[in-house]
Amino acid sequence: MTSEPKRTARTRPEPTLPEGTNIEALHHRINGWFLDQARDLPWRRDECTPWGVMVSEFMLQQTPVKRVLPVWEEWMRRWPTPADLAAEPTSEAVRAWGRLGYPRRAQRLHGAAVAIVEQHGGEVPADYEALLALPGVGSYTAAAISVFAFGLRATVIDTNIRRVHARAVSGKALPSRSLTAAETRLAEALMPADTPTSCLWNAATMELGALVCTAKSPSCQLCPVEDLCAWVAAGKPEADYTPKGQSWHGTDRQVRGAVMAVLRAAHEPVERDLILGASSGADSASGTTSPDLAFPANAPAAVHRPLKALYALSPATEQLQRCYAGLLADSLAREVAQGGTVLVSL
DNA sequence: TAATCGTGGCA
DNA sequence: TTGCCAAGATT
Repeated sequence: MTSEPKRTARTRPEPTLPEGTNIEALHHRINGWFLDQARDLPWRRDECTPWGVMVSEFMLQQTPVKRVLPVWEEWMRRWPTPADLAAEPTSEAVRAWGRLGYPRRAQRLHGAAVAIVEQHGGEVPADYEALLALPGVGSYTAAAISVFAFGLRATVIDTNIRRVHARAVSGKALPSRSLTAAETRLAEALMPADTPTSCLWNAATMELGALVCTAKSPSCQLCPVEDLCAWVAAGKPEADYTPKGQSWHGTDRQVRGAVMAVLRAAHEPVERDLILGASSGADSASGTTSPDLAFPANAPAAVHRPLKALYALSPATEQLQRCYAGLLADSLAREVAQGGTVLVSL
């Protein structure tokens, strides 16, 4: 089939690499810096399995390395293979996720383990498309696993890499709000042709963004490519937008987090009314009064503290109802009817 | 495309 | 102390 290339002067794509980009020097300097300065992380060691890499990638989605380390170690000890995790109920994955945040990642990682057992003989696939088909695996994670676990040549694009490219090559303070086609083309154009070198480049660029070319106050004096950086050369212009923060206080998310803490801590189903706070009265423990919620004196010790925190929130009732519905929709909780009482558990 | 989804370290 | 924001995915 033939289609007219409707290319006008207005839509003609700009050159992928800005003129003057010294790609060879970028490769050599950033890769050299990485070999010398990279952190010794357990999922980077030779003895780490593809499954270990995969677990780390899930945990590292929007969560700092420092908080991931202890949880990753525990997961590897408890579930050294996908089959080990797949044999457990999803609720155990959510509990073991602890306070890493975004608990749906635990749910999806468990689902991915099940899919690996059922469709890939229990072995993490190396192929990008096969990885992409797994729950919780998007373009970044699929590329990261195929590169970091299997040494394949794929273009990894995460927030760190985007920022390094934006500054060093494009001369901007920050990458665009969301990943653009132009950014993807640029990242692909910057990839070394040689496969081992390309793997190093992916890891090195990410590490540079994480340790030196940071979002808030980059340490340009420590950067191996400061003299090549387009952003530095341009006088470090300000970003053309201000990223909007993530709301938390007084939002559904805050209440939902408290509900999750209750469910994680409880090793038996919790009464629904306990979570919803449907009863009314005073908080006998603190003496403070909530108009819609009461702190139940008979709450199990395991849920006492998080519930108290939950009840301290205001306004509460409508939010709790909404958040609880969200929990169920996410299948992070299930309801159990027992003796006429509706219980909730992971 | 843009909104939404948790949590806590750190400046 | 308050606000930023961190190896994204999904809808």
